[in-house]
Amino acid sequence: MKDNRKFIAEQAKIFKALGHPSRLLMADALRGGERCVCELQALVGCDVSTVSKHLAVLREAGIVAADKRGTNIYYRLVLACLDGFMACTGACVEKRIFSQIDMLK
Amino acid sequence: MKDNRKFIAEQAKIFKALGHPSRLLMADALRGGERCVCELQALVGCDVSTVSKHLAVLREAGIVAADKRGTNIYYRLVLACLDGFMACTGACVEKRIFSQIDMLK
DNA sequence: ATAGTAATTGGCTATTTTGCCAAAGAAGAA
DNA sequence: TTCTTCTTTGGCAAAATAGCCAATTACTAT
Repeated sequence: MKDNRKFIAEQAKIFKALGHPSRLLMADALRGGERCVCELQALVGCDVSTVSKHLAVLREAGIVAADKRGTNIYYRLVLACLDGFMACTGACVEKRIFSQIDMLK
Repeated sequence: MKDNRKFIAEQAKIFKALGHPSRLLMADALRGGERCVCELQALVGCDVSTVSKHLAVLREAGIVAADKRGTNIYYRLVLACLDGFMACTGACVEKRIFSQIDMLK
């Protein structure tokens, strides 16, 4: 691969999709198993249409996938490495909080 | 931790910072060692002021850190797990490309 | 068929982000 | 000092994003 710009731009789309509180909250929730849109809406607490659009962003980034069953649509996590992502960013955020506390001393 | 919304919102900021082609390109380049702003500008190819603002975003997210040495400012990677991130998203993008090729058959 | 529930889409405004130019800081060289 | 180089900041216009309501689609049940 002579120039990886295009490839990196594709990877950036995945991070961008995760880079919104509501979307990350939903993706994180799906680590615990599939959820219907109504459950995810209850979780994030904004309009269903907004939730639906956020889910479309996650879907288009390949982070989640949808299954229609009965009258509901169930979303499930596809991005297997989200566990690792959350562990890392979680550790980073904790580290930052501790260093902020140290700065007060 | 009763409610992890705030915590997840902090994690989302890290992903958001990585969610731009130029910023991810620069962060990825820093995996190979520190670079001055001028080198990063040559890499992304847009105005220095734009590069500087992107670097500020990465800094504020705790992804990179800056060292002034002589007349230059050198940026280095702080987010240790970026290697893992890039490996995962890279695999995802490749997988998607292959499945798109399969769909043409 | 009609009504009801679940989810998506269209359309709109408010907000945020992006990227350029011009100007300002900071630091070394002449 | 003054000049030059490297970097950041301010300010602006264009583009993208977020979130709401209303309308639509899709499916179930009566």
